[in-house]
Amino acid sequence: MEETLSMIIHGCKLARDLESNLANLTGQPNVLSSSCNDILRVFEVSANRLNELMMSTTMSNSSLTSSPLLLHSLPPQLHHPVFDYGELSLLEPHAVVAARTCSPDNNKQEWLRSSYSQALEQVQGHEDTGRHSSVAHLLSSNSITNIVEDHAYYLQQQQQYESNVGSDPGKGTAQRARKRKDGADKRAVRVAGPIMGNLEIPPDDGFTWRKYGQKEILGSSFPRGYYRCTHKSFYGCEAKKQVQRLDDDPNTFEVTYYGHHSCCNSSEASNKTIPCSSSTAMVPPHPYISLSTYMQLGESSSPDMSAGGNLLRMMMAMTGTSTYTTSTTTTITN
DNA sequence: ATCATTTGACCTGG
DNA sequence: CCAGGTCAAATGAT
Repeated sequence: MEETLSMIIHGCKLARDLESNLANLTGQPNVLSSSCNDILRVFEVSANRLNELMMSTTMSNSSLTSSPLLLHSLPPQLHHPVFDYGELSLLEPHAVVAARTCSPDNNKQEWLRSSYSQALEQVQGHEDTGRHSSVAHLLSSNSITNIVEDHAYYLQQQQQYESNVGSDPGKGTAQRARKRKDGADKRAVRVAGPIMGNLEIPPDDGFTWRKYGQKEILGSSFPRGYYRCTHKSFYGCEAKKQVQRLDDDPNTFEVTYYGHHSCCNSSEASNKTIPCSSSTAMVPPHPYISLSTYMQLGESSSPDMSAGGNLLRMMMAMTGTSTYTTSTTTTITN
């Protein structure tokens, strides 16, 4: 196990090295391709070892197998909006602007067709940054289609939610221990936990959170974690979330979000240098996780092995080597 | 030194 | 009064 963990850490390091050299590797697809393959190989070997380990561990069978079964039984429109579509941020601004201005009445397929071609054009045409050109080599047209399609669905859901709830996040939050009287401005999401690594850590959702409390909850065998946005002090962002493992399925987390992230869309935020979900200024602030965010998870929000797990999933999703893109689910339960 | 997490105490709505 | 939400000092990690 130790050796496998070292291997994953090594993979993360390779990925970070690649990211830091992306600007220098613009126009060298062969080098980029080779680097990506190296990284993939490291994670593939790690994944194989972990799979063997899981096979030989009887006690972990139930929790580890429940996730894929659960996920494959769900319709595609319930897939998680964050894990799988983060690379859309790399298609900014074209695809996202198109998605944001997409009227709910528009024909979805028609929109997808135009967004897809626009996205492809953008990815292939942007050779001015290493980031875009590397993505062009990594992403297949199918994965772009999935990204755009599911992201559009998620945006529609969000739009619907915001029109139902109104746009006054964080209003009326009192000073201390003031419980919310109703379910306003509250979204509950069920998310499958990591399939490897530290299973107790909920999947990263693209934002950076700071844990400020944990509480044993009556009738639940798992404690509830309380998180607020890391940028609360910097941007005054009032977004919070509570994370609760389910009793009947410990591999699934119920994440309840309160408030909205002002750190990502406020004019104040845009004038500062630290974007919410991306640690570089190359990608516009965007609430969906970016390649660089994944690359840097190991040294920021997830100091444990979940960083390697997330990176592995992204790599596999991007290269079509896994069906994990369908294995994280969302249920919007307003 | 700085920042994140842990955890017991404190506070409040029901 | 109690369960749940938050605070803040202590502790740990980098």
